[in-house]
Amino acid sequence: MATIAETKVPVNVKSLKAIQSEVKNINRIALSVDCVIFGFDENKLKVLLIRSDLKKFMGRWSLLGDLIDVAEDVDEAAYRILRERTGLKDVYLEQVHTFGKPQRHPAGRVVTIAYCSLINIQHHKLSKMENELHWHDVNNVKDLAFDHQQIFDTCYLRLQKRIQEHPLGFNLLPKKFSLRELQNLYEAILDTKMDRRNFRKKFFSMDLLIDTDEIERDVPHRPGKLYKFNFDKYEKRKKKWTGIDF
Amino acid sequence: MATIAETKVPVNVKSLKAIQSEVKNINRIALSVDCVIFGFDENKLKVLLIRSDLKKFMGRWSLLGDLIDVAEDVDEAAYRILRERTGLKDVYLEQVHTFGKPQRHPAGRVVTIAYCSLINIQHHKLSKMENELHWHDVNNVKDLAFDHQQIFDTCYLRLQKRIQEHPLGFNLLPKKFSLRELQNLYEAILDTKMDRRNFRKKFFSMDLLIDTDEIERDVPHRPGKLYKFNFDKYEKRKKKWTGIDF
DNA sequence: GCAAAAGTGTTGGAAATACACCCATGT
DNA sequence: ACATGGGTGTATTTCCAACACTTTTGC
Repeated sequence: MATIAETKVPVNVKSLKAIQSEVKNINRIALSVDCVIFGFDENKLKVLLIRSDLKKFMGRWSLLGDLIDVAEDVDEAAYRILRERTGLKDVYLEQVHTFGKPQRHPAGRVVTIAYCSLINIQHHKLSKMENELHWHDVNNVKDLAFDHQQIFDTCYLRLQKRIQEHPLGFNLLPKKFSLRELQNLYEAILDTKMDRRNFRKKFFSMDLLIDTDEIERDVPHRPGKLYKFNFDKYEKRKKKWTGIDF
Repeated sequence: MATIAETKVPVNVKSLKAIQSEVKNINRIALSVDCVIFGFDENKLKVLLIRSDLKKFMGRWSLLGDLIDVAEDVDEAAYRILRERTGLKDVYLEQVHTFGKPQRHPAGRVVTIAYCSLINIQHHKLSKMENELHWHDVNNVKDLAFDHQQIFDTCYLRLQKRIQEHPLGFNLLPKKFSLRELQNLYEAILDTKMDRRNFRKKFFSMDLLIDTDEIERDVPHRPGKLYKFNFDKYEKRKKKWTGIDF
């Protein structure tokens, strides 16, 4: 697989002063954060997009992002964007990937760090003023501005994988939810259908759902029980995973 | 989980000119790449480290890294470092995570993008001149310079996870290997013991190993058969994964 | 009473685990 | 001949997938 390169470039050791000089003056690049914010509404997985304000991308949608301040922690910058754009804090936020092609941004060299966020869409009722913001059905996201299509695709794939290994999905639901809602969520994210009985069996056997002794209201059929997810119990379990599966 | 922030900061739309100005003049940050380079030798998982040249970290070990040039693609910068430091090209390289705490580097604000690389250690015989470089046993890596301990830990955990889901391990072995070597590799990376018969059964049932009709040489016992991994066949399989497991 | 979804068990097959003996080679 | 690891098969268990009927509620 690996081959030996023709030339072995000699390594020159740099002094702190030289590095400081480079850090201060030479190799400085604009850094941004872009957030892929997922929500769940009407049994559809949604993503929050904003109309690009650049002429070049007129009318096209883009992710929510901003430049990182020189003194700002990278994770904190992502939280800031979420606060500014959605008014929410304490949300699920995970760094996914850094995109650094030289020509990816028309304003010059900008390297961007992509984050994936999951929010309860009920907590974010868009005001009518914010008509530049819109929740898009994920199956209908295409032709985004910049390289945001690639960023979105990467984050969506990551979400599909992570949700099968970790209990992230509850961040998209109300605190109390029915098993039907939970299954609808999984089916929407994974774009698949699951057997209802096996799905229930699976979750009950994990023993991580707390029965709230409440039931759904205002449904035109037999109401389902409402559950909470037992985050504490989950946190205390450390699973050592040693299968081989590819 | 999510709570509504007290203030909803209004969003000001920026013109391209304003963004260009910021990109050119204001929010520019030094960016670096750090590589966690794994090798496998004498049945131990190893990582390539270099003695830090900064007085502040005198005597401590650090990862191999360098600043990214203003016009340089980020992935390309990581490949460059590998070429410069190991003389190898066409190696396995995967971006893992970006670390961006404001005070992580003593020379000023430097955000670093961590990569994980797997190389065949046989292809990288260290010359005696390079006494600042050393292959460390992964179980013996501690007290690294900068925040490199955290970066190393993150990459090692990622490797442990990825190797169970994808056939990465072969990058650490010679093209032709015995099943014993393969099992030793998995046991070293996952820090576990496996049943030899079940391990073989597992790999044979995947039907991704090619019998080379060669056997080990110069071993003081019955020689084992040598196999190659069938990368082409693996690539053609797309596995849709829809379990729930946490 | 009817429509619509909630709730519930069993069975068969596949995969993972545990486990013990003979074989080929070098010394 | 013996020491060392290579090579193999079977029984058990666990997990997953498939599948149908009764119950509760709103209308």
